[in-house]
Amino acid sequence: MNLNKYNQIYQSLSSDIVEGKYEAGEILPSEHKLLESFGVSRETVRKALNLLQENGYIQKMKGKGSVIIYNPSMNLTVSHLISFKEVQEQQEKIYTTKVYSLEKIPAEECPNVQVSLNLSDQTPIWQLIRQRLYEDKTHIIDTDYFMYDMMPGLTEEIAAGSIYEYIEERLGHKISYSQKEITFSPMTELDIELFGPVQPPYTAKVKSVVHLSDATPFQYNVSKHLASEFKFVDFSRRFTGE
Amino acid sequence: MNLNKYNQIYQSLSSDIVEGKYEAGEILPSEHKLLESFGVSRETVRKALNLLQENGYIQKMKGKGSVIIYNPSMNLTVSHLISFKEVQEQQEKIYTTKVYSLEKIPAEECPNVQVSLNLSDQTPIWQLIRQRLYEDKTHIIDTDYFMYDMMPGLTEEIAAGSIYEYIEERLGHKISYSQKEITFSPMTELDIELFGPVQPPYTAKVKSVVHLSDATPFQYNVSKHLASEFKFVDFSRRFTGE
DNA sequence: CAGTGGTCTAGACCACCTC
DNA sequence: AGGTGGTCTAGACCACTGT
Repeated sequence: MNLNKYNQIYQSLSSDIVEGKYEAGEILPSEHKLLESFGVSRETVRKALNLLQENGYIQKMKGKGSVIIYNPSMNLTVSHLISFKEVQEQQEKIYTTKVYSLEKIPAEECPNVQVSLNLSDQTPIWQLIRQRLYEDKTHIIDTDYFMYDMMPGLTEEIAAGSIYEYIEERLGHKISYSQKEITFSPMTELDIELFGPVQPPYTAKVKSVVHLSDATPFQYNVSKHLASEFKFVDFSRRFTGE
Repeated sequence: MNLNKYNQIYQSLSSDIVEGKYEAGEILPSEHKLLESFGVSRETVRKALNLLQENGYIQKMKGKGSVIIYNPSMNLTVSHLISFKEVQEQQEKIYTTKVYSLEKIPAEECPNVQVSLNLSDQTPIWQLIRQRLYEDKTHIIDTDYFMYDMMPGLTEEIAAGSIYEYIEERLGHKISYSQKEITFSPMTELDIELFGPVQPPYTAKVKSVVHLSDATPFQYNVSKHLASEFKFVDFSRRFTGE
């Protein structure tokens, strides 16, 4: 997959950087050298370099070149949309996923969800509650809502694995973008039941609405973390233009 | 400023969207129509459209067109690097800034800062602590560290206004990117002194290292918010490529 | 001055969607 | 078939950086 050239160049250069072939502070070969070695036009190299810059690998400087700014110590959760399973693989921490409940309910029971996913009262939706455990202790509680009609074949077994994998590979949908919201909120009774008695009785709550590439909102997710353990890392640029 | 064409087109289209000339769900004119009406080449229009997509205004769809996905209700703090003053202007909430302290100290007194800004022991740095007040109540405590040599003329008056404005307009530096980290932590004694006794005694701590466009780290900032009031909004895409 | 990245163009071919 | 966006090219001119 991803057969286009600039993506291949991006992959190639980003893995070189991650593997340490270039170190922070070094200058990447110039665009001219890169277009020669990859045998492509300049704009194609530039697309790859722009991706590297947007994702925090390099900083381009007019007249000088592209400096590597990637630092292995910076967590690579660059505020991108990745599934829990992917985060886990990056961090090499092994969590267990336990399905607490999977139910089919009418949309009207969750007004927030109904509004965000733009559904009528009686539209059936899945409500899925999962615990993420590390050494038998719950660290994250994930509550998801999906349109039932979009995935009538959902089972507890699938939910225990990667839902994203199921949606993208089995159902062939493309996940595209999301809006997240991070807040700090007091634990509910269910939170206390699943997390156990911890201090402070607060969670870091990450609410997100995930959209497919045709812009339909299809997932409403609430991910609650133990507040004391939560950390969100983000790489951002001042102006996307210029 | 920003004299290039694709930025002008981006500005033009994004303000049209924000002002409601196009509503969520509508389709933007096709690239062909846009290149005619703006009198530019296709790649130039496409650069503007890519900016709109990256910033969460539109979703492009092959074969169909560019759908407006911008929703005025979604907070426009799209995880970009903007100064406190800019956030304030967007939100139309009027905070007062009060300088609590401005001191020149050697870097070794703050090991975290020293490492992040890459300084030797004796390098002098500014330590600036500011309160952001709304109706006489402190809502945010900003602690900043800057290299002293980069801005020897810093005064409390300047610090009470916009430091970014000072750096960009007066000193002519370009602020480029930052790495943020959001955590929730118990209040320190200083926090309690400035925030007063609030429940829960926790803050949302946003730590960031800000870099100039030549990749030098120049600011270390810790922004503490009352946890119960904190909300971070983020727009993100799954793959930056494709 | 030569080398770097930034912008812009005109044209080509492709894949996708709708009619 | 005709319209849409996605990729790619070859070449041009500019602004910035170093020597």
